[in-house]
Amino acid sequence: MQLYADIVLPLAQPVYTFAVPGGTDVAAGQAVAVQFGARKFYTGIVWRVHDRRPDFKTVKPIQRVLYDAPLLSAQQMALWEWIASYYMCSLGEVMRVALPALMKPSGDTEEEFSGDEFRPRTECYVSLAAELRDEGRFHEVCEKIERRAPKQYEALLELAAAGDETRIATGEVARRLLRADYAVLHALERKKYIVCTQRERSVERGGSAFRLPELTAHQLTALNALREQFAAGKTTALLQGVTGSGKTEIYIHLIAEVLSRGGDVLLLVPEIALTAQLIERMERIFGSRVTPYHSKLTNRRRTETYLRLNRSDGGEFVVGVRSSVFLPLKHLQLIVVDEEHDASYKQTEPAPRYNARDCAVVMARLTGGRTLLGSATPSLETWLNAASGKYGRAELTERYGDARPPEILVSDTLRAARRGERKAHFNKLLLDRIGETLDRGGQVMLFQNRRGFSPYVACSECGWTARCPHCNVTLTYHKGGRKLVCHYCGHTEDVPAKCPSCKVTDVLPMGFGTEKVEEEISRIFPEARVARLDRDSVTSEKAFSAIIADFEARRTDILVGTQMITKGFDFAGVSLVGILNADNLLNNPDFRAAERAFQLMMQVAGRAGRRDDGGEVVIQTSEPGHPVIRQVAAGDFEGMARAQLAERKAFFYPPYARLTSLTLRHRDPSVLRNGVMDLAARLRTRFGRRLLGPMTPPVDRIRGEYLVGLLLKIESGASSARARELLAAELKTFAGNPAFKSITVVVNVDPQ
DNA sequence: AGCACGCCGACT
DNA sequence: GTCGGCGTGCTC
Repeated sequence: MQLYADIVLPLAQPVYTFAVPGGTDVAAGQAVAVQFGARKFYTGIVWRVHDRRPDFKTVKPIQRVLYDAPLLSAQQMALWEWIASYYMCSLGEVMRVALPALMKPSGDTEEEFSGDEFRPRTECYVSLAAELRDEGRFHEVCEKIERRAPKQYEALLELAAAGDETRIATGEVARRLLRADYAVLHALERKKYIVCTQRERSVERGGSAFRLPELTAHQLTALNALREQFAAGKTTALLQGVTGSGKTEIYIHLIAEVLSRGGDVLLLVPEIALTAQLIERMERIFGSRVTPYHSKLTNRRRTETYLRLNRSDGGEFVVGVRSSVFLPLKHLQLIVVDEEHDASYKQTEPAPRYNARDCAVVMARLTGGRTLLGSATPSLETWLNAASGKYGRAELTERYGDARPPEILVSDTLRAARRGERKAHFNKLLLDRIGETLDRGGQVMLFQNRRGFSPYVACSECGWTARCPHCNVTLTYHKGGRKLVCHYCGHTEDVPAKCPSCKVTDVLPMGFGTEKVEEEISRIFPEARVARLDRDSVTSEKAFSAIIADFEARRTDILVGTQMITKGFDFAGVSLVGILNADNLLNNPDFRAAERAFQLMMQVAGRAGRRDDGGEVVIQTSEPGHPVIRQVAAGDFEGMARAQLAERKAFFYPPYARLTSLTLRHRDPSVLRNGVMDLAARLRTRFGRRLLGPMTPPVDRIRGEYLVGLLLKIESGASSARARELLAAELKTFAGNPAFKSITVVVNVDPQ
């Protein structure tokens, strides 16, 4: 009987049906090579094999099967399907993020495809010829070549010794373990004294004994609570612990338990900056058992990791960023999501716009495993789930050891300015504290949120500001090179010598970012060694490590930085942290602004005095009475959570509603307007007041295209599956309308 | 995502 | 008169 296979291709397209050639065995989850279109070869994933003949004329055959085993398990396929349906994207788009690039060869010809295919690295192994295993014969040969070919003689002795020592059954030794070079070994091979074989480079992980940290009484209580709740059937639990309370030690114990019974563990971390430190920490405990997975790995390494895990029989421990939820862990029993509130778990561009934290919860349910969500400042979604009993929970309220929580001082910027106690962007209180800290030999971190407060240039005479010609934003001023850069499209231009509008005066840099802070603080404290950590100063992984290493080794006194400095670094010497402008955190026009501001400030504050007893935090703000400022000063997470939840409930925002944002894009503003009015009207007949908009986004033009938004709010009790169904149907109708066909619609489910 | 097909501006 | 711009539609 002729069989057909529905195949997922790495495109924003539905599955396509290919014919299975007779004699070819294909199963769901397998990777295959197919020809798609007139001249294009792609890697596809077999989704379903069936015998229903499709009703189009040409059904192309599968070219061949790739890899010896399926790349996806049934659970992984179920996860892909969940993501495609929940985030409203194609399986092909999931495929693009889920599989490392090298695993998906493509090309214009079959040769090009083959050339693109992953080939495992091989290594040369050498062993003594069978004949020389006989001791007598071995000595005979040695004597024969000792004089005439001393190098070969040495190599032969070394090989015999190494083979013996490593006790490899065949006496095989990797070439890199010998000092002999290729020429010598070739000669020996020609004389048939040794045998050389090419073998796949082994990337087997180690499996040494774990060295588990001792737990405090508080940690033990939390660990036992989690164990009990997991055992009682809770699939997901929240571990809420203030900075420095030792959540990691609890992770370690849970991870060790799973590994020692042969299960797999996935530890998700927000992004690369944090990964390095945590991987090191885990390697100190679990040795070479740890498998890292992040974007800084080479493509080859990622592919090797995927394929190795795919063959593994359990006991794997992966530490990785969001895309690690797609790794083939066949015995997945535990997923730990560290800093679960972190926005970087959500991918916003391109599709699939998935949240790895939520995917982790789904994946653990699919494999019968457990998910542990850890954070000092959980997202309100998670916190409510734990408070309502849907998730299990455990808490750590005390800092590890004798470390006291930092003392938080709120400094009123307006009052300081009125009294003349403000120099540059610093209030006297902060400057005094910096001076004292430096005198004591302590280190200082200064946090300046660059986002939403970028430096720009303006004319002091007429108020003209430099704007991007393609995007509706002001250009950002970069002092290095005196350039103006658009952060949306990358457009770059020189700072004009005279104001282009009134042609009278110079344009002046306005606003301030980390660069400016660095400059000012160096001027005020000329003795201090100042460094800066932000996207501009971190040009490479190396530059990043160097800045961190210098600060860690106290070769720097003051570190100025953006969000980057807040991410989990553990610097012993930091006793003072300054938040230069809390206002721009509080005043974001976003329903999550207060939650975000609290999380960020707590995280920054947590950098102070992690090991020293008691650090200090100075928050500069013009609204010292703002509820969030008070909650931060009091370290009152629950107060913030309750206040914010009350507001969210009143205005129907998450976690009391699920949001889906729609962004429409077109170069012609009138076409766009007509389109969005049409779509909004249609959606309103379905969703009524649950649809908000059309609304103009903060940046309403990018790369020459105009943007407009719609927002769908579905209350938590309602069926979100039904809502997605209705939405998908309306979007299909809309896309089929010839008047609006050229409008791009971006759907973002659970936007951050 | 590619790529081919198809209808309007500046060139040999 | 063509070469080529990118708008539109299709790929099993």
